[in-house]
Amino acid sequence: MDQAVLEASFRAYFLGLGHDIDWQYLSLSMMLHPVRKGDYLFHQGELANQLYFLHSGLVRYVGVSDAGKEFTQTFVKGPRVIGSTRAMVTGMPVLFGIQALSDVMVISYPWAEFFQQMSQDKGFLASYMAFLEQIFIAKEERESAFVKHSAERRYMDFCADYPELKEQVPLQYIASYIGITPIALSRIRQKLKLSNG
Amino acid sequence: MDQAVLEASFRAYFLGLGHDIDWQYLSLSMMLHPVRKGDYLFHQGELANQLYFLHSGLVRYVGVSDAGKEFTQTFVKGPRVIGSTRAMVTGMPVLFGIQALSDVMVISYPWAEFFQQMSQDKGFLASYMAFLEQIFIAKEERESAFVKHSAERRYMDFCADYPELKEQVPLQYIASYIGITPIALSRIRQKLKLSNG
DNA sequence: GGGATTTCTTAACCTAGGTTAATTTCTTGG
DNA sequence: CCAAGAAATTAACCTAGGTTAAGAAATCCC
Repeated sequence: MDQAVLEASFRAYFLGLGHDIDWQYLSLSMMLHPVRKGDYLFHQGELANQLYFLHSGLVRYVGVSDAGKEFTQTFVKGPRVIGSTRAMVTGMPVLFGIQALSDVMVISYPWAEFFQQMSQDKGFLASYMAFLEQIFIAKEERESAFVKHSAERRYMDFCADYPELKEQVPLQYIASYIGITPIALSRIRQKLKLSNG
Repeated sequence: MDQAVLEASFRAYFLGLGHDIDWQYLSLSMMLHPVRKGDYLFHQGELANQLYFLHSGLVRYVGVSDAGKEFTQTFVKGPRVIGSTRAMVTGMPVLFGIQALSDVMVISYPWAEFFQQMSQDKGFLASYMAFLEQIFIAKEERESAFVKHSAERRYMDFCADYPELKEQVPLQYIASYIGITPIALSRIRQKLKLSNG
């Protein structure tokens, strides 16, 4: 994939956040990271203080519990900025790894320098703010769903909200996203099948 | 409480987010909301597209499940901006209400106008961004804890992380914060008491 | 200070979802 | 196109935590 295409996609994504951005401040060159289906961009516990951009394709954020069980925090489709805000901002190791669910190409900038340069621009600040608002709101909604709804309801909501993912993504990942085991999801699906004739 | 004191506290809080702010753009006057211990600033499902500022005292964010069960999303001590980012930004009804755990005084500005005026200022944008980063990171850490640790471990972490709250806050709210019933929390406390002699 | 209310604990029982394990179906690389 | 691995289902059993209920302890307020 052509670097220029990725760069254009990156800029278009930021533009889509709603504010004009002046890229003249940016003097860094991007890094390219091809990631094969199933492989990880980085794992839980590693440092990842980069700004990553997923041009296209699908990834999931994965955490591993004390008991060694995998948990899918979220699915993300490109184009979007991915990575750990917490790790970028604090320099701490990431709480969740990122696994590619299709072959993808990711680009990165070192966050500290990137932000340092781009923070000259008000449009960039406003765009990054809009991004933070988006991801925060998504988390708030997810927390609310977890606390207020049963596993069965969360599965039905997932199917309604992400009909494409329902087809593309292995059931075990969907189960780990709604917070249950694949076995429990099978039981729920069986029950729903029966009650819908 | 004196309005001027609240206003000064509000500005000092923003300053604490790390950037100089020029308040000349702000022409709105604030509203005062006294809230008595136990009362709500607003309830789940209401509109709350205001920027609220808690000068001092303690509040909790409360959600109610489908089954009518209360759930504490977070505890917040003043001075801090409180309210729902989601409701401010989207104008949608809030997913969580805010209940005062002590008598408190809250001030507010209508978010849309406030933001419109203040977004002239780069220091304000950077400060608000820092705030969004903070609350997002807190959510990411909480999500990680929920998924990775047992209820017992979450209770021990709560005690270690918030020793003051442990004394001030009724156990039932702590239970609902770590995601279990007060009965289950009693069992855990009993077990810990025994195993520590 | 004392009755009323709320909070906390304990006990007995129940259930959603976890665990293990065996079977079937689907993918995929050669 | 087939063998081998991965994914999904089903069954039998188990357990953390929920539920109901009833006392004990703390708090509130008149």
